[in-house]
Amino acid sequence: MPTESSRARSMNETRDRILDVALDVLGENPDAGMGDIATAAGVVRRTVYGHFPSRLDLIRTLTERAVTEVTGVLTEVNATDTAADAAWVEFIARVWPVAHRYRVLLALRRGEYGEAIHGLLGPVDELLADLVKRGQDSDVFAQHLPAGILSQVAYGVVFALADSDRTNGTPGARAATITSLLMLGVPESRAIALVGDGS
Amino acid sequence: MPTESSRARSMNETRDRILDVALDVLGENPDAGMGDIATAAGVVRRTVYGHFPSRLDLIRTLTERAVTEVTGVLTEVNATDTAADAAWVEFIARVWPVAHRYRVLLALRRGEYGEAIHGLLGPVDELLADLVKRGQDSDVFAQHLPAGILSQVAYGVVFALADSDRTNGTPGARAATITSLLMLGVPESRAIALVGDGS
DNA sequence: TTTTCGTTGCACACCGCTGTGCAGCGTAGT
DNA sequence: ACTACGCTGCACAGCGGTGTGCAACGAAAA
Repeated sequence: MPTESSRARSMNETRDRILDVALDVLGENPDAGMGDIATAAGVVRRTVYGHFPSRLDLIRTLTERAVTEVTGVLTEVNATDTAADAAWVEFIARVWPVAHRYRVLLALRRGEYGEAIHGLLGPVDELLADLVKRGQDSDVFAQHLPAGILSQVAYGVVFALADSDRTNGTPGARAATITSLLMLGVPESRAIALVGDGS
Repeated sequence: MPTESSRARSMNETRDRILDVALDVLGENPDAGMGDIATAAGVVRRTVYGHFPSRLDLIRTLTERAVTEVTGVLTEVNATDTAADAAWVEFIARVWPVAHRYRVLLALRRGEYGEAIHGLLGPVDELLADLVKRGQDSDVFAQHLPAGILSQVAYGVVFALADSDRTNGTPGARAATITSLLMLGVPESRAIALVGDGS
């Protein structure tokens, strides 16, 4: 039976706290070191290495978490038989807080760990491309770009706006959703109808 | 008169070669060191420091170059009395090769030199926001986002597509222009008319 | 009580990059 | 011929981050 001893529980707590804090710290500054993360988690650097043998392990674990959460939302949304644009709106709405939390991964995709992250993010990219492809095939989305690239750019914009939401609170999820719909080729009137007129 | 001695000329040549090569190398890998740049320029690391006292100086010079080129195009385009969307199309067309060359600056905006670059890029941001604002005021562009943010995101996408043009030759300038027009709120039919139907 | 073990605090080696100093070399300018 | 000077090649110090080793502490487990 999966009954945890008190020791194991407190170990998982610190481990989880490190992961959570790492997301914050790295979100603030992607170049933050293990020391910064440790301090922010109220722990010594050595302890972090006790849980994650290397920095790459930490990043990888973070990425795996993100992939799990996003694919969860994405498969659910993709399973429905609603129109592709409506599915996209629902996806953005549900993934928004997640995207905001894991925004650091977008920055980390370039440089050192880019390859590892990119590899793990593969499933997400595929599901996303599938959704966009479906929209293109049903003439809901425009076809000025291949589905693979269009999906990347569109959710890249959503991430970017989720990111700028940190410094500059102006845009918000609604504006980001509209923007992504527009670049997917959805007419403005339809886009506004989909996200609600803001009332 | 600005007649250069042979020595001064060859000095400027190496200096320019370093700058050009730095753009290539950093474009390939924004974390490349002074050593990589020097080697690629067929020069010793020490020589690079002879021309640019610090890495920051190099980056700054690169940025200044970019700002000069982009503002040149942007002011010309902005000066015309054409519609904002047509002006945008012309801007992208003319700035495309430049954006592709200086794509590294977008990556370098996050991290260490971000502040310096951001400062130098100020004028560009302003001119860009002006153009978008003009479009919004004349109901050519949508207003789901404030001009400052919308302009940033739109030309961010153009840069990103110019970047992906390196690995993946598919999109091209035309597709990037259409995408940016769409997210600016220009209807698809109008966008296609503006960039030409590809014939 | 005795053992186990996560955590601590320190030590250390290693690495890569930045920036500097300096002697020497070759060539363009005088 | 002599000087000036950009480039070279090397050495060196410094910095900041990573990853490891180890003795010691304290609390949960046996």
